[in-house]
Amino acid sequence: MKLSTRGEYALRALLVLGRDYQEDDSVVRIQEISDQQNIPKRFLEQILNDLKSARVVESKRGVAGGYRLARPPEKITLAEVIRHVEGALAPVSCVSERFYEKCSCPDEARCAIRSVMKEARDAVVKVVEQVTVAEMCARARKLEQEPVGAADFMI
Amino acid sequence: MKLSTRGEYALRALLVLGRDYQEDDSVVRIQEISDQQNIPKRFLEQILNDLKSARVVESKRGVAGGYRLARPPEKITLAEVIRHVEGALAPVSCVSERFYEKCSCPDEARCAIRSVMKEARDAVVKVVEQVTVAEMCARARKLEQEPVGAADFMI
DNA sequence: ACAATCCCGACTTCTTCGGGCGAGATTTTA
DNA sequence: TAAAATCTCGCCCGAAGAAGTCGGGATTGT
Repeated sequence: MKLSTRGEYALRALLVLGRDYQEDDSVVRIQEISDQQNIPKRFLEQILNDLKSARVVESKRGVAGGYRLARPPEKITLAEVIRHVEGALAPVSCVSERFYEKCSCPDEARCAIRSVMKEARDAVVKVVEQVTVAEMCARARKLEQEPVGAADFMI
Repeated sequence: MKLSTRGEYALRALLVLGRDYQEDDSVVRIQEISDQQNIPKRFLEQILNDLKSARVVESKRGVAGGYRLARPPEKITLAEVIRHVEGALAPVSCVSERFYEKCSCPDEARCAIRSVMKEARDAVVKVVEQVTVAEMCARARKLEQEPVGAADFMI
């Protein structure tokens, strides 16, 4: 039930890009992201490239190059991102909408485990499909303003 | 965000044991479970042993030996089982209650990703903590009674 | 031209997953 | 008491994936 490091890094990178997002085509250097979020640069490169193929970010090459969101942050959901870098959100693939695979149980339509897992899937999908990069950035801003201890109460 | 084969097998085995559960100490042979659920016997052995150490099942040795639930099926939640065989339910360990690990982000209390992941965690925990083995068996019985196609509407 | 930056694929290293195997302990039954 | 069925325990294994690393190439601004 876990997010890989890769997935976490992807979200962290998008948090940075979301914060710096502007309508003009200003970009953020990969080094900058790597520094801010403490992510191995070479690894981050791969991840951003991957996000590029999903049209979540876009890049500019050359000396003043870097990355930026390919769309406004309100238009990028965490579900989309996680699905692309991690695959299915469902705990078992036989309840996944876009990564469906038949499982080995004798009768899928009457599998009780499947019915529970479907609920679990829906629960998590509901969360990550609702939250956009913009929302995540808003939370970050809010959390930064608060005094240190206070944050724990609202999580 | 996925359950391993191991975890799925564990649930499937408990489904069988739950269905056959009686107050007296009747047991189910491992071979029986393996056949019903189509799980490699040797592998299932490991898994049941593991569940035994969690006091979810208990065993009887010898010629009329086998496994049974260590408690009534209403007293075993899926959360407990999954936590034992898979580890944390949380998508990142920094939001896990019982498998907490510090993550690499600079300020955990103010991490926006963390706050989202916490919501996701709570959502899935709510599901699997509510559902017991008994409930799962009840669903199985219900699904078995229904006509084939109908099941999909209620999932 | 040159330096900074992204681009891309191959490679490595480590761990985990999904099992298999053999030998031993325990219990029932003939 | 011997045999047979069953669980017990630990070691081993191959394949796959995770988390990076690396080298070199392509672009672009100055």
